[in-house]
Amino acid sequence: MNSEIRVRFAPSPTGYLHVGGARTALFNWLFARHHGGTFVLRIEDTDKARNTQEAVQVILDGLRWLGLDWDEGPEKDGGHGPYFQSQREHLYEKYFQQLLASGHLYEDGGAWRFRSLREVVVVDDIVCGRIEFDLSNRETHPDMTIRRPDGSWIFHFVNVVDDIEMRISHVIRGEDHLSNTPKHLELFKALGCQPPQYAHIPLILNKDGSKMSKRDAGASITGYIEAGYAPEAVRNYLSLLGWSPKDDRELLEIEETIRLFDLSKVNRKNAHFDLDKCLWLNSQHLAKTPLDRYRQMCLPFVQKAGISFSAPEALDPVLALVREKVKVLSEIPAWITYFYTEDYPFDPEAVRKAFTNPVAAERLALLAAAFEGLSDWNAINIEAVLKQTATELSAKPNELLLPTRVSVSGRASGPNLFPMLEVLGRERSVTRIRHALATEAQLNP
RNA sequence: GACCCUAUCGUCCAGUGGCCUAGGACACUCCCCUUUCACGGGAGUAACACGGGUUCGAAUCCCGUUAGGGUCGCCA
Repeated sequence: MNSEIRVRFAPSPTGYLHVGGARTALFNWLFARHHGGTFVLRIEDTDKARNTQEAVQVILDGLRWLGLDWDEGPEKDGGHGPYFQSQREHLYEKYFQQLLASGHLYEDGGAWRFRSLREVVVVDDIVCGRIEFDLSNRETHPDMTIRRPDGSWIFHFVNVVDDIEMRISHVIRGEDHLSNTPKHLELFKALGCQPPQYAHIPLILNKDGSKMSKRDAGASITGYIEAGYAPEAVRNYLSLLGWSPKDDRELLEIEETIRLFDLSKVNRKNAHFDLDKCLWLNSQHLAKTPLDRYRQMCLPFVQKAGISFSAPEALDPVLALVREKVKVLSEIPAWITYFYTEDYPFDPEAVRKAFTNPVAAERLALLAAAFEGLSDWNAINIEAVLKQTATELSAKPNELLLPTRVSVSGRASGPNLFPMLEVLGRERSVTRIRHALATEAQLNP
């Protein structure tokens, strides 16, 4: 479609991938995919002291998890590498010499400064429109430093050099860079290069409007991975912060978002982050996930909880039963543990509620006996037996349901009881009811 | 402090001069469905920051005020 469109995401490896950064990456990616362009990942690791291999890995992992694959970048050479600023020293030196030769630089205390052109610089931003910055006053706009006395480089300079060298056509970045843009434009001009088109997208703040920092809920992509969000849900939520398809649809598949995405539809207002809505989108996406993928996503959480199972596929009946309850996958172990151990915990409150009625235990014993005599153990028959037993005891089915549920699962809430008992099996169900009865006195003195 | 951006329900987004007694979604409340909890269905609470203009007519355009955010580093 348009091979000349090249965008980039240029994170600095700080040790975590911020949602704001992820959203910036997403918009770049969507723009590239929509236009058939190239999405470049560049690691801005000029601050050597702070950069570690792990810090880079967190970013790569986060982007991959979100499904934001890059066409060029670390581990994927595209002819414009290397993609780590720490390895591009020779390029910066070359451009530095060019600026030096053309008289744009001067030394100041060992550092090198760029002599501002002292002009009115116009930023024509795709999102923010035409903005004029008057740089003529050196008091308010001091000459920027581009190189430290130790020879290391400053962000503004290397950022511009890389965008030139990597043939970046559109710079899509957070609005926090809007006021830096005139400086970058000066550099492009001094270097005799055509600047890219800019699109500054609104920032993501906390729900109360404060700046999001690492520890805030939802700030780190790693947090979503660990909590068990579906990547498509997080991607969907992030895409809706500052952008919308302009109709009222919100639950979007990625193909649809790519098709609809357009920078001109990005608004200029900072978004306040709402984890509740992200959670809702997650349950919506999870509900649509085919069982085999659902199982794969659950597996890490099941394994981490130490639940033992024969084969992954063997989890399917239980997962199918329980998935309607699950909002984030990290909840999975709590919902399924009692299927995999006889040593499941009893919620004291649930026990108390279930056995408030003094005849509950007696009735439950009769129900266990009736279950034992049921040869064809399936949900429909189980329900029939329970209702028949209730009738014989002149009790309401409801009066048997909770004690049964609590006995076999230890909890007051869970999936539909009859399918749940079917999956559990007749022997285990009966045994558990009797076991609970035997210990009920201790459980509920 | 200077400069820049922004300003619609608590939150996210619609709305770009008349279709707006402002629409959708999350959250919240209530009702229905229901064996629990959810899901689902229905209903409800809730906003154009303020003040001036422009106009026959303004949430939409202009100015000011206020508020929030951002930048002004030898951080990125």
